[in-house]
Amino acid sequence: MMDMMTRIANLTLETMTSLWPEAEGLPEAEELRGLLAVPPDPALGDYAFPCFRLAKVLRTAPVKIAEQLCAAWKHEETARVQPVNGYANFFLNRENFARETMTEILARGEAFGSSRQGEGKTICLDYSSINIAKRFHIGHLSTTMIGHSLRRIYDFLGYRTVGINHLGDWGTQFGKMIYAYKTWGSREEVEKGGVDELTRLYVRFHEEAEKNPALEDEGRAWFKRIEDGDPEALEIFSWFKEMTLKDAARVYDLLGVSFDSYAGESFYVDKTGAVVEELRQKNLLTQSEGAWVVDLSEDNMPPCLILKKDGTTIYATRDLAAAKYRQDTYHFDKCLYVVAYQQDLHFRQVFRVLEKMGYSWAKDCVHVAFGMVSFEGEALSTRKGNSVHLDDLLDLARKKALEIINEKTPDLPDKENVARQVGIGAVIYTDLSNNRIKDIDFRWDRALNFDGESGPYVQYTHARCCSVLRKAAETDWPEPDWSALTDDEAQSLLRLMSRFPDVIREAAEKYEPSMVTRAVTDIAQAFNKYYYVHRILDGEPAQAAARLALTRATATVIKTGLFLIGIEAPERM
RNA sequence: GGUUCCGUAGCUCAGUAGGAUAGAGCGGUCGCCUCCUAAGCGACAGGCCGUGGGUUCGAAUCCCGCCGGGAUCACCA
Repeated sequence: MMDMMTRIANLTLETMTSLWPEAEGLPEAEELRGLLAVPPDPALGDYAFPCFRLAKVLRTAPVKIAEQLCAAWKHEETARVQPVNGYANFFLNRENFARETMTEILARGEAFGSSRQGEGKTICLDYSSINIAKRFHIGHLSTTMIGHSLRRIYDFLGYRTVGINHLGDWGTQFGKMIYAYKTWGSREEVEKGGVDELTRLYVRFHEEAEKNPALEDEGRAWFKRIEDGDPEALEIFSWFKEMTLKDAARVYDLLGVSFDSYAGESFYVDKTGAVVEELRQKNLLTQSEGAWVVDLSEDNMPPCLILKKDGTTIYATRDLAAAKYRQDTYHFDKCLYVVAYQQDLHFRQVFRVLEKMGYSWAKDCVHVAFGMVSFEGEALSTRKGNSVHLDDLLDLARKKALEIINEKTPDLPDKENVARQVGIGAVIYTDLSNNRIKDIDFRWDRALNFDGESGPYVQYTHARCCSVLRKAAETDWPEPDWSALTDDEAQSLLRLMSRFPDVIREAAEKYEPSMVTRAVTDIAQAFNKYYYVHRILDGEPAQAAARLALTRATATVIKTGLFLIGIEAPERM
């Protein structure tokens, strides 16, 4: 189905060329499409063409041009056209529009909005990327959910996606952790306390190290033992790692998130040597203050550190190795790094170094940056304990949802499960409702908001649709009479749904799941207005069948939209 | 200081490949369930779109300056 904008643009072009065959410098079809606008008030029309642009070319006042254009307009596509203040306003044939949109949505069902644009292309997504020995907290939610949602969006558009959890499982901090464990911890306590106990030990280390700086060396020594493959060090380290992943798995399960690869930093340790050698051979390495760096002064950036002065690698080195590995292994068309904006410079440096190494795919590496999370107005700090564990948050959200269910729909079957869907939906929705670059100040009252623009609101609308559909299932319905969908409320709902595929495309292009969140909210809002004004199942059966079809289409689109942002859509709540 | 991102209603934000009277939600006040789910719908109140210039028939949107805020600037990741 050619979209309406393009169709109107083509018709406008036809009318223009027949009106002014001699004129030069008229806009071409594509430019014309860009000029088309949507009037601020639907009463003015469905689409509008501003004629100001033509004034110079035609040496005529815009108001006159609009009048002539409308007078010459004779296409069935639109019900009528009307010149207003230099705009040519088009009114669609509402019944046609309803029929076409509905036919399309119902025919494609849950595939409505999907496409094959990504066929044969691969996208790597680096997201979540948790650190070993740390609890999963609200600071990890954005990277996890943005990455997860983008993945679903790209899958929906036909791409092959590779989800990578680039674990933070390498570095001196693990030496410190082992030292702390050996000194103040015990196996029993760690078994019992889990990752929280590890965090406690880590905090203890830093407190003690402030009094006694020699501990830093002890930490480094233990890390050296990990690097050298010392059995005891490795055993403890992999135990910590296993424990962390088990802890995280609970949260991932609740969120419905999964990965294709857990290749983290440690995975690339033995692959950095080749990168360093390559940089040396390509004459990109220079020595500076005892360390080896790639100079980026001509790019107006600080140098990219490759080897520290003690000769060991650093995260940039490992990221270079990882990028190369991903290209060699997956042959990605794009590699997305869903990482907080604090690391913007780091990624700009790494991508630039890849470019200097001669890799044309460097331009396909994208840092999908997102804003910082604070907690009730204060910076997050694991050490100070100023944060919220994600499983605590999800638990609370679930409980609150259950309370509301017990109060409003006590007879609901499968309450626990619905409470889980709704509670977690609320948390995810909050995370994906704003542009990703915005900072988020986590507040309990907002995260657990179930009214207004919220996950539960959208889910509720879906459940409401399903409720009507259930009731309607008792009856046999005739062919829909689409003339029943020509009212304002139905039309604005249809308009929103007809744009849904474009929204998904644009969300993918801009790496912006919030666009889907917003679209699905707008659709829910439009449906609720419709629902309030119109009785769906009453009246003439063919007309009721049309309203019912609209309800079905709404449920389908909302379900798809919620799925794309990682939220489930219960049929009752 | 360099780089970079951001300033729109009391709060959280949409709207930015220029278009007509700048939109939601939360919070506030007031309405709407003998009827398909009131986790809903509606009404009212609330704005020199940070600021000053420029480009344009037209600027929240594009360009420049300034003010305010965040992030970042090598041996952590």
